Amino acid sequence: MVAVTDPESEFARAVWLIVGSIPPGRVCAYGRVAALAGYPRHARHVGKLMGRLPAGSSLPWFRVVRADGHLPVGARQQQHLEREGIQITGGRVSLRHYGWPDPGNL
DNA sequence: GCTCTGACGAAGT
DNA sequence: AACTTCGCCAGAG
Repeated sequence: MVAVTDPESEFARAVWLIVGSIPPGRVCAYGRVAALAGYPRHARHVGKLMGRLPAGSSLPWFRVVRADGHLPVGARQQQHLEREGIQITGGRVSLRHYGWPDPGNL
């Protein structure tokens, strides 16, 4: 039995696949990624996996944000997002950038 | 086993 | 609109 937080787990594979397919200019919540991966209510484990990513990873981890749009104070994540045209005001991502993979369910 | 913790989330105040 | 509480699931001690 491989733990879901293990990089070799199906959960981890699914999460990476999903995160890697988030297009520039869009963001996705942890909980949403978990649900898409087939594991609802596992938002925190997505976070745990992001934390384990190697420094040189090509995965756009910075496009995964909290559901309420709030970012950690002083996060370099903010610079990456703004560079892609994602608007950040008052330390949180504008909700209009959500809606991946279905822009219609905002 | 039990408690604490966490790149979280939703509901209540 | 800011803050608190509670629910969530696994891993660590």
